[in-house]
Amino acid sequence: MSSSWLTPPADFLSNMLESERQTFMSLTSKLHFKKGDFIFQSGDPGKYVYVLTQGRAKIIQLSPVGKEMILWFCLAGEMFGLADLPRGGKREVSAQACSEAEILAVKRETMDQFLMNNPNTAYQVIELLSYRMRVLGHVMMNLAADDVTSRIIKLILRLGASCTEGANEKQLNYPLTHQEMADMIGTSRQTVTSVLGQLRKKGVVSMDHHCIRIENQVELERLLNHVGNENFWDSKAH
Amino acid sequence: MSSSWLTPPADFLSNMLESERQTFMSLTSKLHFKKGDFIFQSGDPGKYVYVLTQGRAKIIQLSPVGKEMILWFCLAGEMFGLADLPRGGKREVSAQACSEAEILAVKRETMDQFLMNNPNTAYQVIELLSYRMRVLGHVMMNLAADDVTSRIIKLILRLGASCTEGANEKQLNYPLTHQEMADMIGTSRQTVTSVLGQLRKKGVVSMDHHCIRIENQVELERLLNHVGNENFWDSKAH
DNA sequence: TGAGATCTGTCACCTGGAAGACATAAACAA
DNA sequence: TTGTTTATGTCTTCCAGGTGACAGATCTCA
Repeated sequence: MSSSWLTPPADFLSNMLESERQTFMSLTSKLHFKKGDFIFQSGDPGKYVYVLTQGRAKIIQLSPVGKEMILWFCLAGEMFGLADLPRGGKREVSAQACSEAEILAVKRETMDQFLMNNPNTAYQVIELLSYRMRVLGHVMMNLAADDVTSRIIKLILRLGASCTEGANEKQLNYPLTHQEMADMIGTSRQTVTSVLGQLRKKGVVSMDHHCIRIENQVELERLLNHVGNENFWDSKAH
Repeated sequence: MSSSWLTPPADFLSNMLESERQTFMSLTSKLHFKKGDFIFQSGDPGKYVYVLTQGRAKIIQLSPVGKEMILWFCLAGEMFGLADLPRGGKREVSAQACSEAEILAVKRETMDQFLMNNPNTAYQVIELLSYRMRVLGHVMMNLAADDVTSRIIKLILRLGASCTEGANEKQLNYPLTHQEMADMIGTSRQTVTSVLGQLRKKGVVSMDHHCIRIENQVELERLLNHVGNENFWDSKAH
């Protein structure tokens, strides 16, 4: 599980050359959002591109029937709102603040212009999009081929990969509800509750005020290969 | 269903400026593949980026347990093999020729260099990746929220969108097996066979030597909203 | 400090569709 | 032509997990 595809590219802003960053910053205006606010919604004309400087946001794809799927979370430093915008079209997804958030906004045309003049940054954007594509590819595979237990375990491992604590024990520094997890892997809230309960019983994960804590990553990965075995859920860890 | 996200950006090569294209072509070498050949496979070091000039190829994500999911098909003119490559890592997906194919290959570093020097092309790459991301987003939503019948109908509409014939009747100009369709929407071959059978019975689609033909697009779209109704499958079209 | 509102935990019921099996039917090759 | 491979059509069996319902636990904010 030393999967390099899980590792996100470093911070968007800090990847810019110093000169570029200064120019870029001068093109942006700073916005503030409260928890739950939408930064943009599906159907909006989408005139801006954003960079999250403080807080956390989620990018949501919603189906015609109203069900929503969380495509990914944006953490501080990430750019978003560029790819979900077909040339001249409307937003395909929504972005919602998960906490107080501070966000830089740039006009789409300004951004395009900037990218044309700053190939280094354009290249960073390509890397970022590439990363997200890889993740989506895996999540899709996941969705199509794995049972719910595997999906949840993989989700936890995936989320854990972007936090840098100990290799065998780590805690996500942001809260997630069962509903949100369900929306990330296409299952129901109840099923998440129950599977998480079992993982907790096995002692591989725990929850601390809605923050997932991986107690034993090695064991968690090992479990992945044994889902579906006879009496899988009966045995304690080890 | 006049969805702009379905419309792929035009051909990669022809989107380049004339001068860029000449330079680009001089950096490539031409390769040939037979039907079924792998252009690259998951795990390869991935030293090249490719542009398909003739034929058709599929990009496949495979799961640890061997199940495969088709992420998308590449048609003539498309670039591929850039995003699936984490910096310094190995390929995450595989690419397989669906027919005789003629392909241009460029060394990854050469490509990176080229993009740095040709921001216009870099921008085209961003647009292409953006487009693919949007499609993946929809497919994921699809996968997570819709039943198999809806998934199949949407798949057919999606594929139909990139062919330019009449609005209400059109035929894909490449063959697809039921297995391939199943692999695109995460279902089983048998289910595809049966649903397609029913759609045919309703007269909205037909198959001509493995090529899907949409007989009545309007009705097909209308069906989408009625899947799951009482006696859905009993009634004839209209 | 108490009344919503929002989460979590559990259960029982029911169904979509995966999986296996097998009988054609095309496509291909020699 | 005939054997071989690859795709389609159909049926039956079975269970993972969606859904609804409800009881407690937490949170939040007047």
